[in-house]
Amino acid sequence: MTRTRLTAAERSEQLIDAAITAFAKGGYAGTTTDDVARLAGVSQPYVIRLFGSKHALFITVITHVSDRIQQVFRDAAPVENAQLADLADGFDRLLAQRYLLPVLLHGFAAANADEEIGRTARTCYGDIFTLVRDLTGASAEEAVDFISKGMLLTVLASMRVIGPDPVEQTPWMTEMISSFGHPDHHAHGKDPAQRAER
Amino acid sequence: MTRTRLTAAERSEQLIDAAITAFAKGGYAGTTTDDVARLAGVSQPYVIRLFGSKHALFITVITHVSDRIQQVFRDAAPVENAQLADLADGFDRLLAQRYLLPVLLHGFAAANADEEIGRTARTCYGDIFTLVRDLTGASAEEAVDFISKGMLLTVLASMRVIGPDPVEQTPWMTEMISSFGHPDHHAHGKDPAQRAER
DNA sequence: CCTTGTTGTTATCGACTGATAACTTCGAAA
DNA sequence: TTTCGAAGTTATCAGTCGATAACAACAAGG
Repeated sequence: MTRTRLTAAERSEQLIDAAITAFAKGGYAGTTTDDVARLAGVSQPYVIRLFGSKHALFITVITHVSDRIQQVFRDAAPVENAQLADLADGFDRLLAQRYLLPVLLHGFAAANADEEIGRTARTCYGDIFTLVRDLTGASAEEAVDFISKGMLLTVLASMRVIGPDPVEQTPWMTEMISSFGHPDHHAHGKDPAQRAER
Repeated sequence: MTRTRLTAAERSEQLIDAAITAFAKGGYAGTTTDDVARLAGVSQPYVIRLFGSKHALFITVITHVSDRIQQVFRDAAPVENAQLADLADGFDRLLAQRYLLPVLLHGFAAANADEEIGRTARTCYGDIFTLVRDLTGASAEEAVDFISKGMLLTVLASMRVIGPDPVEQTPWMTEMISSFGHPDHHAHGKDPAQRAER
């Protein structure tokens, strides 16, 4: 019997992973608790029992995703007073995880509809911004520029312009992608080097 | 009698405005056709009859919003070969319209769930990016930087960090907001040579 | 006045969904 | 082996939603 019982903590963890996948696709309103349950191989009422409600599950997922993103940035800044360029490598790792950034985007978008989701989303966003500043000692302007680029990447990932299994590229996509990774030094002309992904 | 009959075209236009408001809050899945109908003061089945389906209405709304955004940018660029700084004023006008940018964000987020919505969202995004380049003659890097900032503003607007009726400001919000509006001219700043390069 | 096309409504349905309740099964300790 | 708390399921419901169908009301031309 491969089917073993897990503790509530283990099952919750597994359900959160399933929920990240599900919510990344459908968002809060567009995902059913049964979607999550099926992904994890349990029954739908059990999801409700472990998290109380779909709403509480979503809040948990958003917070969890934010924590994982912050951890990626910490790992990407090995030394004190790291540079923003070091953190930029973290984005590659975030994009490699197909569902992390899209689920966060859904959290931002859903902030409109629900006050508690809104508070959670704002807190997560502030935490990430603050972490970037603390890790690098970058100025507010530089950090905002960094976060802006991250936001663009997040949207592009949600639209599958970049990331695993992307759509067929159109001219503006290749142009936009190729001009990434040149944050400041566009002094030395155009350099169509293969900087598409790591 | 304030209640007058409208032509199908007029009613559709009015319904699109209502749908922008409704979809901006709930997104595609989180908004009912009855929400839209009530906002416009008509019955729910009539919405379906005019647009065919909720899905078709959403596609129409996204496209319409993209057109309006492009028009704002065109109006903000009075002369040929305008500068990006000119277009930046357009963002203020976009933010003043409480629902335009959030509804577009919902379109991007929903691109994951539906193939046709995805295609529409990508097309709209490419059109806006291309328009910015055409209006200003900016390099790809500059345009990407501009669009990135716009994406950040869109998310901040969705979370009501900026825009009409914002939430109570926390330190990271004020810091982030105050460091906007310095897109290029940080040459006369404190440490122009201390910039990290990739 | 009456006919006719368009605008708009009411009635209704089938499918879906989150949540509750009650029941069952496992596994480890006693 | 028996016990018992935790893990997990089936059954079910009350509310919701998009869509269809049938009907009604209005306005304008003949």
